[in-house]
Amino acid sequence: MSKASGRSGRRHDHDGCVRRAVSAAEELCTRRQVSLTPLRKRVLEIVWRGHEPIGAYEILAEIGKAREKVGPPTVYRALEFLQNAGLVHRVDALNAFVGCDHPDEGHAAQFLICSKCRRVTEIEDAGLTRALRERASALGFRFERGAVEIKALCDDCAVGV
Amino acid sequence: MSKASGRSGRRHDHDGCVRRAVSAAEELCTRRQVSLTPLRKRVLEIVWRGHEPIGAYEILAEIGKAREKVGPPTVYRALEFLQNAGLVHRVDALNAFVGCDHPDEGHAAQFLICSKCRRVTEIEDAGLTRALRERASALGFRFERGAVEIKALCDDCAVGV
DNA sequence: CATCGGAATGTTATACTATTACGCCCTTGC
DNA sequence: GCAAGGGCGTAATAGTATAACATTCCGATG
Repeated sequence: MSKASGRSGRRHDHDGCVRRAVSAAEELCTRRQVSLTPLRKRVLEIVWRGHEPIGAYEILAEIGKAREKVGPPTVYRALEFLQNAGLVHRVDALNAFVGCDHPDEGHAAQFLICSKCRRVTEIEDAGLTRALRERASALGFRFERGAVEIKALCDDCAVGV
Repeated sequence: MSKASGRSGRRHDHDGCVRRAVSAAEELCTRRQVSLTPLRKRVLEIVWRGHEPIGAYEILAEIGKAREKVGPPTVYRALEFLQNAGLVHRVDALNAFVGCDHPDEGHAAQFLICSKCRRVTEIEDAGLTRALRERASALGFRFERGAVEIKALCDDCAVGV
């Protein structure tokens, strides 16, 4: 299952993207008085560098290229920190992690995932967020820092079906 | 992570529940000319017996109690069949499986999952389904046999936060 | 200065989840 | 009979995640 990072046509300034995410993270961590250590920052960069969800062991390999090898717990701990800070989401359907644009409260990440080819698209839909929030709260759930994964068939995969 | 199957107060006729699910499955498989073998039926029963999502290896253990031991592939194959038939959903957030009430097309299972304690509640919300379907189709996704997982904090876990 | 304590990371081993690859048996249709 | 395919058994292994313990660093405190 290789990452088809060239799949989408849109090319954007990815370095800028990463830099922006990291400096926002630095600002946020300073404000909250938690420390964005070099390791954590490195993991955040790696997560942002590809625009697609990335597996923990891929991150591990990436770090291993430049540093002494580290073990899985090191990466998982960094990811846990980043998730708690709202800087990263875990995509359960892919066992993978992806950067979050809006580490601020009240945002719910929404992912559309093709059940067949695993392609992922992020949604940003206020109406949907509102609907989900209402429904959730009616059932005794609070939605801060929530995440939604929607599994469906993408058009490409639906062709011959 | 043990299954707190006694958590919810509501007691209902579970045997009846299982029986109904199985006979609906039989009917469906006959109609579609696929075979609900004894093993597959057994897995389906086990999935339905607890009302909560159950892990593949738990199913494995359950089968092992009554039969000669079988290996993981046996269980995963049965689960794959049941998923394709729409009789079972996989809950990615839990690496677990749960029976589906509506194996018919067009239904989208929706699960609310507490990010902290992993408690699960199934939602049935036509409006939400419609909103999701619209949004998905606008982005090139078809929603048949879809599933939605919503991760949020349940009230119990939100108390001290 | 000494040292205590906590946070972060390193290290080893292991648990848990899932799949690959191969072989057997049985049924169905020729 | 026997070829073909479906379903299952079995062994090995891949992929994902965590437990448990050791180490290092650094700031606070006496």
